[in-house]
Amino acid sequence: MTGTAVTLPGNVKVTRQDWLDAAKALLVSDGIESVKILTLAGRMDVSRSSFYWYFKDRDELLQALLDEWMATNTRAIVAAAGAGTETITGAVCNVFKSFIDPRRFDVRLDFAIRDWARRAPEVRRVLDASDGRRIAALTEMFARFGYGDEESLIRARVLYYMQIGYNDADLQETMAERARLIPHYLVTFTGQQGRADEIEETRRFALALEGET
Amino acid sequence: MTGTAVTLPGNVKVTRQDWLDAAKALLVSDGIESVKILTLAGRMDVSRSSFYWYFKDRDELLQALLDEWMATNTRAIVAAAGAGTETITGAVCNVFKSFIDPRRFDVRLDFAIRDWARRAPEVRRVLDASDGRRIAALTEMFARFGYGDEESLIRARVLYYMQIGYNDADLQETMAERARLIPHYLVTFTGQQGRADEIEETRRFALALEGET
DNA sequence: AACGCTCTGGACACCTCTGTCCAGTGCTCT
DNA sequence: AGAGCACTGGACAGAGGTGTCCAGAGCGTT
Repeated sequence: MTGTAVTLPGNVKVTRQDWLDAAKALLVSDGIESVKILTLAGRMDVSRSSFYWYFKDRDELLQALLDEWMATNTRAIVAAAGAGTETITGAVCNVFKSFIDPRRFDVRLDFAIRDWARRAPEVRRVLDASDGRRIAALTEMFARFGYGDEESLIRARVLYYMQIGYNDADLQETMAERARLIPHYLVTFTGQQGRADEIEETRRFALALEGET
Repeated sequence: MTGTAVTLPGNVKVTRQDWLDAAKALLVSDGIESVKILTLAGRMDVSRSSFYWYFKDRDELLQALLDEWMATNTRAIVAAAGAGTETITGAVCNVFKSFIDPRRFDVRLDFAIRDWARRAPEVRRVLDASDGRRIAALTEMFARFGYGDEESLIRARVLYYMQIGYNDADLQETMAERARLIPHYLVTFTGQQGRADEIEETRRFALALEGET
């Protein structure tokens, strides 16, 4: 897929990173239980036993996958929640934007990890920690705009868990439809009307994204 | 587990329903991919091949499981959304109560089905239909209290998907904690303060439930 | 040009799960 | 008492996955 094949020294056909990339792709598209050494080897047209040169066993591969996710997953959303804005609705718009922007946040990977966590307690622990950091950032965001501590927590939860439930449901909504509904979401999440300029800016952002995909 | 063993005619050790019950228990606790004929047979202390007397193959068992769920899953929530109340906050309280009451709604089963749907397109279709009916009932609930069509839809989604995301996160909150936060949830979901009597009644209901478990 | 190092492929052993075949068991009914 | 029915257990075949062993294949170095 990437330019690995160009020229590798000696007899080498794939690198450790190639195994990781292929595993990640498979995790995202088919779930953790489909990440099989046999399948990966087949996709890369390499013998299965080559895998064991780079990894002790399947578990080591999965652990590496999890490590990679941990290093990058929470940044975007915490950054968005912390970004300075004039209004709470503008702040929620920022969070929304970070959720739909694939360059900043890989929803599908995040989702695949969430799925994996359901079956693997150690993954569950890592995910819970990430969720905690995200919810904390969102709670702090609401608090910054004058919501009480408890109300901030609840609004953070509603905002965040609703996003997860929405992804889980996998509605086949167009971006245009989603963008059109922004004002209603803002009212529900914050209890306030969004400013026209914020809404319009967010709408444009969403529609521009769709063009690229 | 149940009283099956009492006395069955002839050589019979288990019934078709026993297989189904055991399968359901395993589905709920360990996920669909753990529903293995081998495991079920082991648990019931019966030979594996006996299974094939009652079912053509594993798929038939899973289909039966899905049918059972379909027949009962959506009733409680649609009923709660449709129940007559004086206020929208009271209506949301009803929905909340139906969500936490295991006698009316089996969250864990619902969740297991949702999990299963991620890997099985035909299950996905069934689930989508159920979700659609539930969201429609909730949308209608908000509309009944004067919310606009689009706002009703969004509030229904936020209420429903937040619930799913919340379950997914599997916070280890006590019922007391959940009950304490009810007023904040009501404000966020409806934009209105809940009435003291509604809140108190719901709180009592929640705490009583915990006692039974 | 020969050696060594890194990496690969193929064979092998083993495990888990599915589904089939068939002989056999023990009530029930006549 | 004997036959029939409803159900069960054990043996077998086979698919698909994991991990190990080891004989190589080719560059890079000397």
